[in-house]
Formats: sequence, C-alpha cells, structure tokens
Amino acid sequence: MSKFYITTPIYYVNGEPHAGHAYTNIVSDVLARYRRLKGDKVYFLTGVDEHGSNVHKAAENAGLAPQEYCDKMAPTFTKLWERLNISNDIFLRTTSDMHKRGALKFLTALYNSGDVYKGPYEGYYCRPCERFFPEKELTDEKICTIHKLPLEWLEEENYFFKLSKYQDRLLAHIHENPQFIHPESRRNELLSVLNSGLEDISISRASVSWGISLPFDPEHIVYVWIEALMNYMTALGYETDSEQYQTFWPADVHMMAKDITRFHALIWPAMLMAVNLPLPKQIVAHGWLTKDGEALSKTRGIFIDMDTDIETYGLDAFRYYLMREFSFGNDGDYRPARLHARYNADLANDLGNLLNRVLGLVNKNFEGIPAPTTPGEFDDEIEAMAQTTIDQLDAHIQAFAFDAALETIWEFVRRINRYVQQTEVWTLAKPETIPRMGTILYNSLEALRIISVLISPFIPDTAEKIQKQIGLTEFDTALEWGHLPADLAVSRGEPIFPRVDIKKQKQQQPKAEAKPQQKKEQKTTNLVSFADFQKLDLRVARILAAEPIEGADRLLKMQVDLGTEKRQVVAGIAEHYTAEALVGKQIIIVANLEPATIRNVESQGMILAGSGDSVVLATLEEEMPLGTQVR
RNA sequence: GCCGGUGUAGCUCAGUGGUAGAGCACACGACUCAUAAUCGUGCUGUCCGGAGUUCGACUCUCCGCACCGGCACCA
Repeated sequence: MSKFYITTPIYYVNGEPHAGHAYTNIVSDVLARYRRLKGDKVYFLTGVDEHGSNVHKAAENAGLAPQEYCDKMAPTFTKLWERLNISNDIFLRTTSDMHKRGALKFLTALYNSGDVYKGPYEGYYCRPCERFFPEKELTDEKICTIHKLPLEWLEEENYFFKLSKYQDRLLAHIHENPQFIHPESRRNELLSVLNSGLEDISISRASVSWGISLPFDPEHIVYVWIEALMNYMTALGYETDSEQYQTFWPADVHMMAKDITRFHALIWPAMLMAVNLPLPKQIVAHGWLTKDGEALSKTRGIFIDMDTDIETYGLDAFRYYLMREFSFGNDGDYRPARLHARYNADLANDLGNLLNRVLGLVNKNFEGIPAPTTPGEFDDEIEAMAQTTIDQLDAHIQAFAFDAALETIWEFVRRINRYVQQTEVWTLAKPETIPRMGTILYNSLEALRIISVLISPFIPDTAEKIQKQIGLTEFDTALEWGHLPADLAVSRGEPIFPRVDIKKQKQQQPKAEAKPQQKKEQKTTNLVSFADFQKLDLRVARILAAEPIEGADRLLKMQVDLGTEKRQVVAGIAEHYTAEALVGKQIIIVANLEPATIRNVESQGMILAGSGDSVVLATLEEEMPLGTQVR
C-alpha cells in the first residue's frame, strides 16, 4: 500500500466557482477515488485562497469586512463540491489558523535559508507605465521607450526570493524527472521559460493589508501567490510536523489548469529547494473549457450551465461526459448536444439497458442470482477480458488518459451486450438449458459488478446503484472474477439512466440561454477632478487607411482624419478588427495624448474602444463632422 | 515575429515505412430478454498542400497553408 496525496489549487474567493473549477476538482476526484480503490492511503486537498488585494476589493464592493466576505463566499465552493460528489478529505481556507501558522513557519524557514533579501528594489521606473524597467529593456539614455520620458531612479522596500539562484537546479530536476510536468507540451514550455532565464521575485507587498505579515518584518504582507503555494503543506499540518504531514508530504499530484503551471513548476519547487524539503512528484495541467466553440466569457454571457445539464442528465452523466469526451491536457469544447449523445448512447443504451435486460431475465426465470454451474462458449473470453480491462484501465489512468480509460471499460460493456446476444440467453428458459442460462446470466452480472467497480471513480453514484440492483447490500470493490455470490436477491429497479429524448432537451433550451451575467459593479476608486477630465481632448475622426504592423499580432497602424489634420495612430485591436473593416469608420480618438512609439511605429493618439473579453470600437450614435469635440 | 503543437471518414479521435481504423451519426438486415434498446453488415476518406528521401510514405526530411498554445507587442 502506498500513499497518494493529491491537491487542487485553492481558488480565489472573489468570485463564484465555475465549470473550470468543477473540471479540475472532478478530475482530481477521479484520481483520488481510483487510488482509494486500489487500496492506497489517499489524502485529497482542495480549498480557497482568501487573502490578497483582489479579495479585499471584492469585500469592499460587497460592503463587508474581508473576513465576513470570505465566510460568505467559502460555502459557495463547499456546496458545489458536495453537489459534484467531490471526495476531498479537507477543505482548506487560508484564513484558518492551521494555514496561517504553517505559513509563518515556512516563511521563517525561507528567510533563514538566506535566499530572501530585502530590497531596496532599485531600478529605473516609469511613472506612466507604473513599472520598473528590467535591465534588458534599458536604453543608454534611460528613457522610457514608450513615453519618451526620462526614467526615475526609484528605491522601494520589498522582500525578494532568489529564484534566479535555482535556475540550474530546476532545469536539472525537470530533465532528470520527465514525469515532473505533465503533459509534455507544458513541460517544453516551462523548459523554454527556464532557458530564457529567471529573475528574482518579490514575495511581499507593502501596500496590501489583507494577508499574512512576514514573521521577520510585520510591516510587509506576504504576496498572496507565495502564500497560496504553501497551502499544500500547511493543509497537512506542517506547522506541528504532524503525522499526517510526515505521511503525505511530498504531494504526488498537484492538479491545476494550464494557466498557473509556472508558479507550481518553477517557483514552488525553488522555494522547497531553498528550505530543503522534498518536491512534489508531479505537476499536472489540464486545458480550458470552451462552450460550443467559444471561449467562456462573463461579459458575453458565455458560460457552462452546469445546473441545467446536471438537472437534465444527472450528476454522473455530467462527470462521465467531462472525463470521456475531453482529451486531458488539451482544451475541451463543452457541447450540451454531445453530452446528450453520450448520455443516450453510452449510459442509457449500452450500460443502463444491459443491466436492465439481464436483471429482467434473472427475475423472470430464477429466484435470485443463479450459480454458474454450466460453462460454455465465450465464458473464458469474458473472464479474460475482465482482467485485461482492469489492466488497461490502470495504464490509462497512470497516463491521465481518462477518455481512453472509459473507452476501455465501454468496450467491455459492449462485449457483454454481445455475449448476451450471441448466446441468445432468452431462448434458454427450457428445462434442459436452464442451467446454461443461469451461468450466462451469472457471468453477465459478475461482469457488470466488475464494471461497476471500475467506473466507481468516475461515476460513483451509478456504481452503487448497479450493485444495489444486483442485490449487493455493501459495495463490493473486489476485482477478482467470481466474487459475486449466487442466490443474491436482485432488485431490478427503475432504469439507472432513463433515455432523455431530444424534445425534452429542446424545451429546456430557453432556460439554458439565460442571462448574460450582469457586470459586477466596479467601484471607481480613483476620482478625477472635472478639471483633469477637461484636459482630455477627445475628437471625432475617420479612419482613412489601416494596415497591420509587421511582427505584432495585435497592432494595427491607421491613418485618421481629424478634419483639421491627419494623424497616424497605433491600436491593439488587430485580433478583433481587420484592417479593411476599419476603413471609413468614424471613431473617437484622444487627440492630445503624447505621442508614443510602439514597435517602431509612431502613434499620435489613441482610439477609444470598449475593452474586456472582446474589444469594440467606441463610436457616436450618429455621424458628426470630423474634429467635433467629444465630452 | 520567435518557440512548441495539431491538421486522418459528417462528428470525436486512434494509428503503422508497405496502398487506412474505432466510437457516435447514417443505411439495411437480424432479434425481441431489454430504456424505439441490442446484435450483424455496409457506407463515405486526394490520411492539409507541395517538393524530396525510398522499391514503396498517411507514417521520415524540407517548404508552405490553416488552426491551437506560450513569449513579445496591446497609448
């Protein structure tokens, strides 16, 4: 027996959980359940990240104290995990004492390692850019390449972690442990990041108040990302060096979406190296979900309506679909129509109907499950296939190939349907053949029992339902053929997956179309005086010509007519507008913005556009003379 | 623009240096124990395009196109 510690990220509480979170946790849940099935000692962590300025702001907007806000938000996550049947062993909140104390201990250790140093963070700073210029970008004149303004020499107090020091060790580790980052595409990506060099990272924020103070300098709050990573250890009781911690650290799998691999595969291991602790075994990244081919977007109201689909098809169908249809690691397109197809074809027709037909025959012809007294054709093949299915499943799960894993199980399901068909069991209810009939039905039920065990990590409720109908009172996880006792009283109930016809589904459509989510009110924190506003010179202009800028995906160079003069402007809208589509359009530009050079092209103004998940140019309701002031 | 990946039946995808496969969908047939289920048979493909290596390439090399991801760019 080995141990298996799997973690999901801890999610920011400044928003409701969505389908992406659900996917991460379901995948992790499948792995956790599978390992438990194999007899491993499993610890499964999920939780929420409650600190940092984003949470602070969200609380303010909600008119709550940060802690109050967190207390209100955390249950939206726990409720979802219950709904999705997530079998986590702990739900960690970063405002818990356990976490805070553990974090302090870790930070102290990190500090004592000598790899933390206090600024002064000195560098050339551009105020309009609000950022420091890295060495690489500095010119001899020490001028901001964007604003053409002299850079200021600035010193800011900050704590840093010597990430750069670990570049070689990280490289070596990734090379020596090919499994460390999964899938390989992410691994390659991170190797290329490593090869281009690491810079030290700031681990504290002086301007933030909602968080954990550095134990060695209470004036500073630990940067929320750094704090969050430590949760994987604090959740085990790192602070007290508990038995739990001794048993389970290092983590076997850190599961996450692809966007946060850098923190987990580079920064976190380097931090652990610094304090001389073992590294997690595997960083595993999955892709993002899209919906009917479109990126999810709050503002455009594109989201996955889990509630409706779970209501229509049941939780297990939802879990099954996510695991069966998506190729793990790649982005997956969530399509309710596909869920529907999978539900009817795989769950209702193949599996549900198989159980139903076999139990029907047992009910009609026997008192309880018949004993397998009379071997015959195909029996050995079925039994052998049970074993190969078990073996192949294991290989696929090791490789995170959940789609292949389920496909393998379903090949077996289909084989049993064929077995029933080939043997024509229903014709054997005659005195001379009834023992053979009983044997075939026993074999079919035993196959179904093993199938129920194999699918239990994916669709646990269904697995239980199957065993209940077979007549088992306690869930039997044995994978040995023949474990099913004869004479059990079966209790054939309602079909476990009643077919859902399309009409029904269509009726649900209006509901699914739903409400584009209302944009959360964003409180404007920085008020601007009217005088300041008046400084802006906004004007109506027309685009005369537009062309892409070579070497930049997002930029378009445009000639615009202001009535009195013509200007050249650069705008980052190439991903949303083609050059041709722009010509002739009336738009609004900021006419008195200081010129800037972008990608060696001078921009003498700025075009206004709504800018969120998509980008839409700002125009006037009706055309007006060029040069008209906008205010 | 740089780095990496993908491009195979209507759909989702597997695959091998020797002239292509699975599931779904579709058509026809069988069967009737079962949830209009199941089983069988069949169906369609310029295996992205071009050039090259080879006796022979979908599979290797190069060039190109499209799409996806990472980085840069986003006044």
